[in-house]
Amino acid sequence: MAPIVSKDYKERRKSSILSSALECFAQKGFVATTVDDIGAHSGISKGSIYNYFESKEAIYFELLNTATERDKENITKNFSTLRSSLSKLSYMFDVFLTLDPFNPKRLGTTVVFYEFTFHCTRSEKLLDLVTKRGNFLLNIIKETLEEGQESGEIDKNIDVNLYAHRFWLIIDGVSLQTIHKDFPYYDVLREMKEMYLEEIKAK
Amino acid sequence: MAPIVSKDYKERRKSSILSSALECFAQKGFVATTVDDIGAHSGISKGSIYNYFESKEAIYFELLNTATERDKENITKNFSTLRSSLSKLSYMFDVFLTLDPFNPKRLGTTVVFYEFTFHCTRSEKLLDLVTKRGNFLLNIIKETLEEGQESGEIDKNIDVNLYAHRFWLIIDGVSLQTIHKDFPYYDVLREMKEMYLEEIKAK
Amino acid sequence: MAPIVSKDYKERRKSSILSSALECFAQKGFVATTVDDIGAHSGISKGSIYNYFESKEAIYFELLNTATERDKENITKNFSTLRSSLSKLSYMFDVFLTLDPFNPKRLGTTVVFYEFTFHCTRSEKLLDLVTKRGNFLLNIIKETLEEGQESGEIDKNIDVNLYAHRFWLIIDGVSLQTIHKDFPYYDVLREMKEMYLEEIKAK
Amino acid sequence: MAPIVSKDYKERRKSSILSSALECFAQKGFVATTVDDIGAHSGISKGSIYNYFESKEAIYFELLNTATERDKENITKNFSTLRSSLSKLSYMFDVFLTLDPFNPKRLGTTVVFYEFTFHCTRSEKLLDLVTKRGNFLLNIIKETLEEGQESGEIDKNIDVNLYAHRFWLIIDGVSLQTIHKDFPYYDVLREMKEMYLEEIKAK
DNA sequence: TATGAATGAGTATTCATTCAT
DNA sequence: AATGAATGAATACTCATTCAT
Repeated sequence: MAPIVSKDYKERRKSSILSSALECFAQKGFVATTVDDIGAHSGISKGSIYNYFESKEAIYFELLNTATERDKENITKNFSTLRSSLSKLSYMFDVFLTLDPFNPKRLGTTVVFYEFTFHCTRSEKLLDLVTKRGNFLLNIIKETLEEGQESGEIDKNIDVNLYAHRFWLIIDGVSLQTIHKDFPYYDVLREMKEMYLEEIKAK
Repeated sequence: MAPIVSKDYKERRKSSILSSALECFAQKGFVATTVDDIGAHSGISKGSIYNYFESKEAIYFELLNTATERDKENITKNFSTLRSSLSKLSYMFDVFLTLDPFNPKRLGTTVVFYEFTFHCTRSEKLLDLVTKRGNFLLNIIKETLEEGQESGEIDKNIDVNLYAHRFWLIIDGVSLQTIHKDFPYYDVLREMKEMYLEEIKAK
Repeated sequence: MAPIVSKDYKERRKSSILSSALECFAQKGFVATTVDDIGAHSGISKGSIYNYFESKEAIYFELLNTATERDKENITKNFSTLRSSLSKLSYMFDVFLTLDPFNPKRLGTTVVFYEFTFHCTRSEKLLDLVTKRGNFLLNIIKETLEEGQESGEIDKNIDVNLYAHRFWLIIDGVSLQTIHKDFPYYDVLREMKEMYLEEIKAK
Repeated sequence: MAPIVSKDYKERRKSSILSSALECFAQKGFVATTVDDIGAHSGISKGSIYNYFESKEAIYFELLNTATERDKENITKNFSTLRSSLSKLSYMFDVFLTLDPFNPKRLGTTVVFYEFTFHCTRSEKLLDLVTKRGNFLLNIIKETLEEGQESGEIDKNIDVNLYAHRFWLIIDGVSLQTIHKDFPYYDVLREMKEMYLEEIKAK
């Protein structure tokens, strides 16, 4: 039978729930957020929310998944316009240099994201999700570094794996510090970027 | 009325609750841990626990506070045996190079601490605790760097504040990555240490 | 406006809902069966079901009513081919001797019917339904016994009312026992039948 | 540690919950009864009820179990004072002849009992309970009949198993009929008793 | 002080029923 | 008439905290 509402309508409804949920989670945390909160925020009844998601956790799950997908697309799209490996890596730093990490909404999202990561740590099933995301992010850098080594842009002696990890360590490190009001985010990150790019450059 | 039980007895009881709580929190997370869990683990009755702590959150709170105090003491004690600024900073790195971050208990503790930090983010009162701890940790490095600059050990041109932040960024970064099973913790941290110390050294 | 679909179509649809409902109820019980279950089983949408029935309970209600009607018709039809009272009573026993009470579907149906009967016990309105059905069934036997007494087939001294009740007591009794896997249904019922018929026979 | 309340106190509390639950179940049925209902009826808070029982179903379960135990004890006690098999069987009938089956409370209990039996029909675990109870009741009659055959009181030709089933068939049959207001319970049961005892008597 | 029983507010989830398309 | 999305009342169960003993 033909669906009674358009696929588009359902998509919009679902993403409305997702964005409301994200905002609630960011404000109060996953546990403290009730399904009623999400309903009130999105103007969608509790019962309806359960038409779109199996459980509160499923919303959480999809939120992270969606974010991963979006990141993937964004990076792929932007990488395609960039030729050199160094410019790609530079772009990756810039992603984090061009957002406002102290904006309450952004900060909330960051916190939610880390909290969910920790939450996953305690569930076999969810751990997988986190691992996959982690590997995906790691590989982006790894592959870019390898490309650069092949093209001669990047020092052939560096340990690609180590440097990939180091990249995300920096990002996690600065992101985490944003919970402190007066953390000089941009200064620190900009310096770390320059140093990082300098080190890997072919001598 | 004279106290019926010795102060020492009470101290032991309290710290028994604390260590049990930490283990439970590490295993299941703060929210999922019930006061009964802590009771069962410590062998102390639920009612009794409330003689020592106002609330479950108070236990959490004291746990972080105690850890901060212990860190403070440890650092002070060890710093007193160290003369040069560089050796002090080296020691600070070594603190994290000599623990086993993948040990489940340790990993759990790490997660709990970050979780609590995030939790505090949402409460004016608790945020203060985190800020104080953050400042304390930051200042240790700052002061050491300043000492080094005065004594000529450390490059006078570096921005002390920036480098202090950078130190903790590194620590937070590597700690966070330990949730990934195959993160080359020691390799990465060792390299970061060498690089860090090299950079700040007076030229 | 002329009806868009034929009356026949609607009848078929309605009875499809009824038979699906019966099967669902038999399998999971009335409360545990959701309207969605009935929809899934019958291939008729939830919304449509409510075009045919006011409520889930109305389906239950009609199920019993329909069964009563069907029983009524069956008995009338079969009685019309039977001359003697004793053969009619014999036939009534045979109805229950020729079904397979341990067949899961049959057993489920039995349970559903008793459950609904009990359910009705608690509602003035529904109790009426049960009473009517009860009286109808009772009267069939009563009338047959009276006919037999008039015709001389059946002992004039027996209390017709008592023996009518006794008939249904036997049927309820053996039906109920079928929930026990190894109840010798046929043996017991056959013997009860013989004894019953022997007793009422005119001496 | 010594329990803080007496075992007796807890027993009384538990049985208070049980009897309240029975009354609520009898009045509204198992599903319609909320845990709050039981709480209100017993004056015990919902939370407390869960200190004594794992779930609403567990209360139901224990109710049936307790009834079985009580029956067992009663029968054993009374049988010990009776010498002949026939008097024992007579006593078994009298158990049901000396209660008031139309008393609302009693009727409610009967209905609850059958409802639960049906409910069990759909759960492997619970079916066991019902089977055990069924076998126990069956065996009482069987054993008594066998004793009687050995002592010469009871006809050696009767099929003990069949007659045991027939006993409970009668009891179930008359119990079920009590949902009809004008069922001549005593008359029917008394006659069935006499007939039953007459038939099995050694000729 | 220690205990653990009592409390009841708090919440995820289900599902009969309604209603817009 | 048919569909299935929307609704929200209803409810079992949990657990931090209190309190009588």
